[in-house]
Amino acid sequence: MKDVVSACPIEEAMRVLSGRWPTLLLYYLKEGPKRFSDLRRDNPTVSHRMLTLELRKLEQAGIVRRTDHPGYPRRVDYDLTPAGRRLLPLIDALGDWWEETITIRRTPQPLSEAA
Amino acid sequence: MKDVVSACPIEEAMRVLSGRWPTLLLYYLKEGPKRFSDLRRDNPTVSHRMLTLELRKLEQAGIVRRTDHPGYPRRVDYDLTPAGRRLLPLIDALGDWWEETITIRRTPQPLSEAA
DNA sequence: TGTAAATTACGCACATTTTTGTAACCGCCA
DNA sequence: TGGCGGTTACAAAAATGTGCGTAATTTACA
Repeated sequence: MKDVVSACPIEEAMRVLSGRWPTLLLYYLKEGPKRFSDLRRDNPTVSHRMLTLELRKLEQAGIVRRTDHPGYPRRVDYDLTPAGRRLLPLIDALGDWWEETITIRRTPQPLSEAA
Repeated sequence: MKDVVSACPIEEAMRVLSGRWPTLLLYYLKEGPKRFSDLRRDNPTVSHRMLTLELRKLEQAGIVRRTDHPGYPRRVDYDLTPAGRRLLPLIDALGDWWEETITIRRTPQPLSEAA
């Protein structure tokens, strides 16, 4: 991800949210604070490296907050910041939109204008 | 992009919208039908190849409609399907969300819960 | 009384995979 | 000849996975 400076907020937002993991992590963090290993269990196909990288990215973007509790067994948890929580409805809306378009694709019908 | 089958609509939607170009193309197509060369002019940094690939992807996803008008100077144009148009407000909302979080980051303030 | 193992959340180096760019070529038309 | 809208082969760059190492502390065990 090149550090291209852009004036376009959509482009900036997509730089953070693009890819397979960011929205999925947000989705799981919706349930409340989670530990690193919880998130790996939630999504078994993410590698530990990717998970740290993505979490750092989300942290830097102000979407996720990382808390490192000192002590044993080591314990770090991640939860959504207010900004992250404000993002949730948008992500859900995206899911709804997709389901809608899928349904339409499955239902033979002329593509009519609904301007 | 591996052809992973997923039950999650958010993941599916992001498979189409991830990356630098999809949302930008949607943004420019908002203005109405555009030709290939128009889109290249709108966004001078997209390569010829990427533009075709991304347009094909959006077409397959049912977001963009390609129309090849036969005749004199060749003319192909792309415009949003109804599904694509339904996506526009979500993309705008994403831009707004980003501007909001940026503003917050610029305004020193305690991270308070706004559950 | 040691000491080795297990746990958690990583970091690092290296390898592989995927994405993207470059440049050349094509058919169509004027 | 030149522009439009591509495609294809090849190369560069970026993303992602793999496996090993680490710190701190408790437990297991001999």
